Amino acid sequence: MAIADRKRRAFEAREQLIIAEADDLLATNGYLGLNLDELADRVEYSKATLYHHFSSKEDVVLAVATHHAQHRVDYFMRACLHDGLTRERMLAFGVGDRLLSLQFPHGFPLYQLVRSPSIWTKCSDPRRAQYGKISSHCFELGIKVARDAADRGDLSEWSPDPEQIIWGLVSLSKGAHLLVEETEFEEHGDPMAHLFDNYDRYLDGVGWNPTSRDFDFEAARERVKTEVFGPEFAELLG
Amino acid sequence: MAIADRKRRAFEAREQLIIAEADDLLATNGYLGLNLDELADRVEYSKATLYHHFSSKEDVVLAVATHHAQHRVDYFMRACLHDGLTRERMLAFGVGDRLLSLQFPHGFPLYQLVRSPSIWTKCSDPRRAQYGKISSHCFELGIKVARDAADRGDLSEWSPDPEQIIWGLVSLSKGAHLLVEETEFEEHGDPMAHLFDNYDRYLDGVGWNPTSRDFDFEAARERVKTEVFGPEFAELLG
DNA sequence: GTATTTACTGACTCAGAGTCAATTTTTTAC
DNA sequence: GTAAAAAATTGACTCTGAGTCAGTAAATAC
Repeated sequence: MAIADRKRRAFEAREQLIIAEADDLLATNGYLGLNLDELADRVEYSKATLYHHFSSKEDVVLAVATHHAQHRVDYFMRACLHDGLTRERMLAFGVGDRLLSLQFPHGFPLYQLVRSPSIWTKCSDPRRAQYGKISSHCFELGIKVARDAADRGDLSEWSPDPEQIIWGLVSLSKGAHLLVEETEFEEHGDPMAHLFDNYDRYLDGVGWNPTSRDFDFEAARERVKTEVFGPEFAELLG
Repeated sequence: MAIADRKRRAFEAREQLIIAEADDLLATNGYLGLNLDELADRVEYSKATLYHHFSSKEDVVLAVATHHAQHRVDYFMRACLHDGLTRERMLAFGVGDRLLSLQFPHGFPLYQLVRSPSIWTKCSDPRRAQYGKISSHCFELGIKVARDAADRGDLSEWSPDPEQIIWGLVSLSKGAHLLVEETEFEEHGDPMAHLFDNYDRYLDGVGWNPTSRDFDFEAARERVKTEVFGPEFAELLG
């Protein structure tokens, strides 16, 4: 029915509005600074109306995190299409991840936050399921590239499973993003600065050919920046 | 003065009691389930008294996290003394880390929790400084082993800095501990199960000799379990 | 135009962190 | 030993902000 449809669209639009405002509040004031009375004021609806969309404050935060995670899926899908060796395609994931952290620096703390039990347990089931699905999707896109490498013979006979390789890469990324927050390590340099090199080393270690000593992955990354994420990097640096 | 000294000791003892009870509450009910009225009841002091020890609820949580982190320093110091190749010594850190996560499973979520801005910003400066110092200490113990490897010629001429190597290992650990919480990945196996292998692969990749294909690090880990963490593993396995 | 359903909200409750003036206990002074 | 002073402790309070709900307004159906 057309009327119900129009209503659904309006409802959906309002939800996006709420998410956008919440994102803004989270970016400027952090989780602590997110206050549902203020959010209600901003979107010009009552707080009770917010509760028609979200089951709790935490549910709002998860919705914002989900919104960011959708960008990630987009970037990783584009990385998957990158034309080149399987290792170059895998490396495009790393560039996409880094790009996200530059474009939306407050997004990463959110991923970590929503997974903490204090937040996660207060979110609605549908939203948790949706977030889980998006996370899995990202993961599976990575697996796909690793499997492709196995099929093409780019992996060695002593290489681990595709799954394990992706666990390793994801861990390196998550770990680095956690560590940049820990300010007392600043004197030891920037973990982010070494992240790309650590990806390379790890992939050398798992026997994904060619290795970083046979191939210029730094140049490959520059190619990804223009060929896969051209507009985004142009805007970022422009 | 003796009286002041006795008082200080009593104060310190009560603080430890509060931390122990808070740890227990956190282990059973999580951060959300930690309620200062209940905690005050448990330790048989008023809530106002708790505020003579801690600046906020978050400060209590940080104190508990610090308590756990002290175990970590102890374990890593013992790992440092392990008699063997530098890579075996480094690997002992990984075994210690794993042991901690088995003995105190709720400790790891705490490390992550206290670093989130929502918690961190509400903690007292002295406790933040203390926690930072302990974290740095752990980090530096790792660096020491990596430097030792460099001095002994166990690293290759193309190996990265000791700092970068430790960033990588810490990231792999932190990442794996984060990922086990993300239940939707269960079908892809247990990231913890691959953690040791990922350490090995990464260290192969950075050129730390001998590599896992020239040396049986699985056996080396068994040796660490008895020689470095004998009592703890004996108790753990019953 | 009226009845009915749906959408929205103002004014509330409630939990729990954090505070403080008053009280009790301990120490010091004589 | 006793009284004054200092330190430690707490019961009862405030205050914030998440979450609720009964009542009102708007949209739709007839």
